[in-house]
Amino acid sequence: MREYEKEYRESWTHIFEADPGEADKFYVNVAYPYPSGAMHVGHGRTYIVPDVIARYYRMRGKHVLFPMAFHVTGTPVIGISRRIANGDEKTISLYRDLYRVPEDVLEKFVDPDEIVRHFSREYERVMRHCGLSIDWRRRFTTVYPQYSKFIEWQYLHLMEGNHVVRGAHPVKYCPQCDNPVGDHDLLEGEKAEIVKFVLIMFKWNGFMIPCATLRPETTYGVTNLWINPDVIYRKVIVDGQKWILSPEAAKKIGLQDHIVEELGEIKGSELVDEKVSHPFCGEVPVLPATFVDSDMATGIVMSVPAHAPFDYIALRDLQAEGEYTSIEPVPLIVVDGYGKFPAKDAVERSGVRDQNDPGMETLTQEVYSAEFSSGRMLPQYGGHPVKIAREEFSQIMLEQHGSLVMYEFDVRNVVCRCGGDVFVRILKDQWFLQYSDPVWKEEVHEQLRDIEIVPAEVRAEFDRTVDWLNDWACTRRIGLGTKLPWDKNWLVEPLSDSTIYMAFYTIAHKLIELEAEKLTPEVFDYIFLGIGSPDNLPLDKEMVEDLRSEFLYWYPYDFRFSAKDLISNHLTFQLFHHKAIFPKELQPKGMVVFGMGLLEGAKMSSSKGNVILLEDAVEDVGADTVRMFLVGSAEPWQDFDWRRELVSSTRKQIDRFINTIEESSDNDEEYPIDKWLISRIQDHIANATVAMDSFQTRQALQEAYFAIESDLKWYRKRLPGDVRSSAAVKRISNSWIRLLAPFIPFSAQKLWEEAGEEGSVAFAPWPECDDSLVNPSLELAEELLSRTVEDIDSILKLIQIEPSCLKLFISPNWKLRVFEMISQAPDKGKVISEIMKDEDMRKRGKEATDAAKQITNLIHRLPPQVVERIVSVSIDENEVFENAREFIEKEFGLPLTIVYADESTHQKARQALPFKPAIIIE
RNA sequence: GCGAGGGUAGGUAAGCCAGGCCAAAACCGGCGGACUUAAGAUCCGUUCUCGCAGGAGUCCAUGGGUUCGAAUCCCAUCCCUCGCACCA
Repeated sequence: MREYEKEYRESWTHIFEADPGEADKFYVNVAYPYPSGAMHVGHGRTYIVPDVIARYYRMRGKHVLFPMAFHVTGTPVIGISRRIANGDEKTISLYRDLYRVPEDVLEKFVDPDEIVRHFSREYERVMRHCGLSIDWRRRFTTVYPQYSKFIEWQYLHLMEGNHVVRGAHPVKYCPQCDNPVGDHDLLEGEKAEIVKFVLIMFKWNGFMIPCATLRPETTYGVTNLWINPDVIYRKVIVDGQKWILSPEAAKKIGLQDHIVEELGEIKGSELVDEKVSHPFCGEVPVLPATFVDSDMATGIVMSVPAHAPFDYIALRDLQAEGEYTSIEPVPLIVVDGYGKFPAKDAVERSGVRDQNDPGMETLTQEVYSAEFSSGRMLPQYGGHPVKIAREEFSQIMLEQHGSLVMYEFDVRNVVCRCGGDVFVRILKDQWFLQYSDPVWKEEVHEQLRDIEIVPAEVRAEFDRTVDWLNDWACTRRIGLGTKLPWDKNWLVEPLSDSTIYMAFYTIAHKLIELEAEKLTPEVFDYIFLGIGSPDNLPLDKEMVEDLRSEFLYWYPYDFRFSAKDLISNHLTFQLFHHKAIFPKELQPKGMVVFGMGLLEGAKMSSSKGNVILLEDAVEDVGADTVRMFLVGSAEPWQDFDWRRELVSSTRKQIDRFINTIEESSDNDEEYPIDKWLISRIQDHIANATVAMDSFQTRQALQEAYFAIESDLKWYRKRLPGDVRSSAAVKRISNSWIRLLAPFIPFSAQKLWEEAGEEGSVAFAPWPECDDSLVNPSLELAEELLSRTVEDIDSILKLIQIEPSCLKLFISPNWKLRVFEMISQAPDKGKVISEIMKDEDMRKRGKEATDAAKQITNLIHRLPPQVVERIVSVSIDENEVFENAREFIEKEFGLPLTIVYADESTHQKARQALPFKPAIIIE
């Protein structure tokens, strides 16, 4: 941390507060943080990149709005506070040791509000340390009553537009907590997915025996059922119908919107050898099998030995003992690479021995996916591909054969943090945002076409996400949040309440001063949509008009920034919501998507402790260093890697910049090479500007810092003796400081003041390229000189004689004409014969054709801009070297002779080409 | 598995869309040197191989192909990152 950083951040408390004005606006915003822990450097980049952009546009003369708020709705902090209250060591250590929360504050964390209050304060403090140019007056959290009013207004409109519908929804649910649980609440089975089974109903003795399957299309091939003889099954009444289920299944079905009454018990073994029936397969026996898990689905399984390896092997084992030998697999599906009975082939090929072999799972997967992707039903079963038949059969079973749906996890052992088992439960009356609506989707697709997306490659991902999104359950029973206005039993789900808050920011500082009760839907209708009249609202007319005009000044936003992991939810959601609420002219204009962060090559993760806290980094190397590293080591959309070594070298680079500027301050010597330096700077300004316009912060820094530094290196080489600085350096300093101001605002401000400039460099104009200072012939001359110096260098390195003199042979004029002809020829293949049509050339004979070949080669090696310049700008090579005579002689410690090649008879002289003099060292 | 993106010299990374500017920018690291009592900082040189003349050879995940010419275009394979939902 540098002293002046502390000083400036105090004086920046209010200067970035933004109000509407005459100038054009530029509105950037970023996905607000959920403040449940300390920020690490990965978070830092998320906010620093938009800050650099905000600062850039401010210098471009825009009124820039860069607001910040805190997302606190949802359940995570509730879970955290509960865990802290319960004395959970892992959580306490995370907060005490990694986030370094003081003991007395930590004690208060049993109240979830305290957690967000503490960390949102910390966030603001650290963000200020980083020099973020945020208008903090607009800060709010998502539980402010005024914000809730805004959410209510939004949802009333969504309801009105038929974007919210009601339905049933399967969720992960913990009976012990009596609540739905998210993945982060799980102790085990974090990746568990809810799978939808179809229950095939077999009749037995007045009971239904439901078998759960993912493959209803195989029902024709059922040869028997499997039951675990050791399990005591339940006789139950489900929705008035008698069923047999495993005890676990009875409980599960009860959670899935069915009424289950106990009737009695029946041991699995009692059902063995009983006959059951289904219209698709007729009467089949129930057989015993140990692989049947009573905790999987219904605990009774239908057997399709032709297509299921488990079934095949279990049947084979029984038949090996001479039992049930009359049962034969019934094939239904043909699939490439397998014979009549795919399950049989797979088992025999793999060599698994019995049904308890661990290889059975993968074998099952193999057969299932082969049949699903390329299998086809036999003609007597419809002949459709399995992909299609599965849907058809499922439909028929559910509609005509009494089948029901049962949800189950794809893995065993899903356990809640409380220690209780988690089940699938159907939540009724759940509200959904109908993202599945094809009309809405199409509108979003259309809108997406007008949005600038950076980088362009992620556009495809957005379009995919729009297509892929299904209805989103947008209400919750628990957590912090806003009550659904028409159904107060529900809270708006946390991602669903954060979709158009960028509009709220535009007037947040004014709204949070008002009484929430006065923010009726009519008030918001007028402010945001211009609907209705400003008269007769709960607020003064002038106030409402003022809010409306400020909103319209800022909106729509210009760019929203976020990490790429939010594409598949938040960033796409907000497009849907903007489309549903706002008119065409207020739709988002652009989005910038970030890459992720690594730490010394490994993934950054708070829970693994593999993080550098942002505050520590700032304290350690200074805010400017952190900023410059985070935006300069990779482009925003690339992953960045925080490496200590690189970070500390960044600090040195800033030091070097400061030194250069400071040592130029009292210098007013002038030199011939000055014009070159000043000319070059124009180019870097132009390039840096282009890079910034396309959010390439890394490229911009390459131009604004490293390219200038490398020019300075050459410039200094061209200054006499030990001179390091000059009036020209002082002159470019002013631009250079401003070029770097968005990146390293603290150091830039310090240098700005030292240079005697008034006010804040943050509001100084961004440098502009002055074309009148660009001097192409001088740049070309220096290019020629430096290339020649390089050539001389490499020759000196190779030769072993002690050099005593240096001769340069200047290419004759006719070769330059050849150069011009070749460089402008549309067809390089024919150019030589074209050249030889020239009288003057023809008389030179072989010398001319040789030169043409060499020149063609040379042109290929030179950068096109240089070739273009050589042709368009004429420089006198003799004069260039004559002017640099002193420099060259000093550089190599050799006397220099300059000769026109055509005046020499030296063998080498003939090698002289335009822009490549022949060199002799003797 | 599915969807999206990516693999370039010791590391980060530019170049790829619009094929010859490419042995391939820039930064970091390594090595050598200058300065210094020393270290750091700074500066100079060097960092694929070969070469006593500015050059040549091999190279851009792997294997094929297109082309006079491929890091760049096409196909296949392998590997990595992100997302796959009710969670911020």
